[in-house]
Amino acid sequence: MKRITIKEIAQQAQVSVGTVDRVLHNRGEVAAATRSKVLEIAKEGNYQVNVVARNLKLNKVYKLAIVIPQDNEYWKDQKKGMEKALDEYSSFGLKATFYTVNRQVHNGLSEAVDLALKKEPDGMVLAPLEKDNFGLLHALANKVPFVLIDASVQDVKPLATIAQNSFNAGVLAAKLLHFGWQNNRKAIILRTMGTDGLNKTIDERMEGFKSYYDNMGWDRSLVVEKLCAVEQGGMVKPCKLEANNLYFVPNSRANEYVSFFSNTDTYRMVGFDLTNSNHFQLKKDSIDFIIDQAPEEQGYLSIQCFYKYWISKVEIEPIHEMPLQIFTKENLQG
Amino acid sequence: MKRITIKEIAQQAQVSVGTVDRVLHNRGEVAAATRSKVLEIAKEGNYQVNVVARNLKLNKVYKLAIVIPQDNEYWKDQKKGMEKALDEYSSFGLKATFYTVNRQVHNGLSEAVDLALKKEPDGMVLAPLEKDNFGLLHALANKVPFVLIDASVQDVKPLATIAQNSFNAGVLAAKLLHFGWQNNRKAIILRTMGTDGLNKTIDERMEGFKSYYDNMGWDRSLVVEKLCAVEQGGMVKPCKLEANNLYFVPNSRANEYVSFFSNTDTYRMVGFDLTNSNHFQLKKDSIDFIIDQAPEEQGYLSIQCFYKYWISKVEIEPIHEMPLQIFTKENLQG
DNA sequence: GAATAAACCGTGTTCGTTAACGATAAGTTC
DNA sequence: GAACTTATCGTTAACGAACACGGTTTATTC
Repeated sequence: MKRITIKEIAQQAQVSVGTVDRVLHNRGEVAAATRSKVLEIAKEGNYQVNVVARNLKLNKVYKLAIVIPQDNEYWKDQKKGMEKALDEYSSFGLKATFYTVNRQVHNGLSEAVDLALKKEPDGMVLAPLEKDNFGLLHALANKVPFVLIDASVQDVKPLATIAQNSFNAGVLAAKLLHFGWQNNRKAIILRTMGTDGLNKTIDERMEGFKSYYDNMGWDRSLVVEKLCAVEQGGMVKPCKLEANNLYFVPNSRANEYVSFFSNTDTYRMVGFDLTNSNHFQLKKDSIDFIIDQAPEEQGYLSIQCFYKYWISKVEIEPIHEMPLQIFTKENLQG
Repeated sequence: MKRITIKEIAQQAQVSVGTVDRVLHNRGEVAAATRSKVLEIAKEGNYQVNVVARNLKLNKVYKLAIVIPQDNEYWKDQKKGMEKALDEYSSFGLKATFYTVNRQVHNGLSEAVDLALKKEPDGMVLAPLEKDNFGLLHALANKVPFVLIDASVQDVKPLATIAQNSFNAGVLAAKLLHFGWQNNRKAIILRTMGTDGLNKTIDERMEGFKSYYDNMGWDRSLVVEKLCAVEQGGMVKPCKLEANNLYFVPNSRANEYVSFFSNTDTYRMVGFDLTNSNHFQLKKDSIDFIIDQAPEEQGYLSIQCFYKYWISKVEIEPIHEMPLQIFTKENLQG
């Protein structure tokens, strides 16, 4: 359908574009009769703002602050998606600055946010990885519009939340781990010492995992948690893993545990995040399933939110639940 | 990084914007010295065209012809994604007309394409569902840029192809069907009489499925094809299905077969496309896995291709292989 | 040396929208 | 009736890029 312009509206209504603009933007100072006449013609002619013209005129620069952890592979992919979007939208004046969160300290996120706020950004993208971020985010809400990625926070109203449902992810992991096998098999959750403890996503996945047993009427004592140490190099310290069992790795390190088995061992393992290492082990069939969070897409979407909010002024889905993407040897790409 | 404008380039180079424009667009008529000076400053200042300004000036209308089958659920979702994109890009002058392919006749696609071409579109999106479309598409290539969705065609160079690898999808189906069970179980491919025969995607899925047996060193005779009739209403005609077997439904009708089992039967079933009916049966655990093609996203991406091609003039990935998305009871949304 | 061609470059307009700035007329106050 | 206020509306200059058009040099030809 053809779209009318304000110039055409002005002609038809016998007024100037200035008046049409005042009507369309409720800037007041317009006689009721004129107003309704303009609105009538606008509706008749299917008027929609020309996003291109508006943004050329406004020619604004929107400063975005992006607050994410230091680069592991997952966050590199997130960043990659963001940069792709930023590049695509660069003509619209979207500019971003990245701020790094130190995950080793308790208030790492808070510190990074404070630093970012000093530059007075127009918007913020951040990942609420730690627990108890309600206060921080509640305070933030009055200062700047923000988008949450990777995890959600209760009772906070961001522009949008882009994340997976970690609880459901845990449930899914349990299903995949047990699928087709007898039910009374022992399942072992492999946790990693250190940052895992601060990360609520891991907790939620484990809760979901265990809830599967409740729903199936199985005994929760079938599930055992094993906490593994980390060596100097950052890799998991070798330990003994029993064959014929089910292994659930609620973080992205499934690939590190694979080498602790001998070649003849049979086991089943489900992990998270399609990192290169996990990809490699999946391809070798050493990991059975990986549940991926599509980090690159998350990153892209987070920036797109602000494009929609500032530029195209389209409605934003407040909660974008990322699908629980299942990968196995046969549906890897590349 | 800040971006310089042609006006600023003109100032710095002591020439007019007209000259700068001639240099940047290789429109000739510029002295070599001036030319290199302008290019120097442009590079220095990180010049990139302002997409917004360019398209406002050009103010073109791009006519897109979209040629897809009549609305079943899968194509409705494709269309939904397209319309979302068309809406988003409407300010940039993207307009589309939909043309319906009659799948009942052999040259349905060709007829629809001819009809579409009469309106002299600037681009085309089409789904090469039938076999042997090489001639049609080869001829089309000289007339108008086009994007293929849902399936690919060998030796044809579209702007982009957006589709799943159906062969791999079949392989994945076989894996999921056998996962965790003993290997010597009989597998039954449930085919539907009628349109399936014309659809190459179905064939490719079946080939992939069978190739899994070869790769595993299993006997192909474990796989049996069963061709099922369709009733007046369009639903599959009830037939007897054996319990304790594996069922592969290479089209989207898995849900229709479910009712042919009794409540006490155990079986495993893998099908395609997360339609409402399949969603329902997955939720009831009557289907084990559905491999989805993300039709809405495919539709969205097909339109986005032309936005990239005409408007933002960004490079286009010539082959966009849609991920093989696995759905099971536990990762359904909504 | 005058005419003509060729090479080179600036000007002006356009796209649709925004919003500051005036302009006008009618009404109000002393 | 002079001085203001208020309500209402028009005018205009951007924003950055594209390109037609015309203008000004320089080179070439007879």
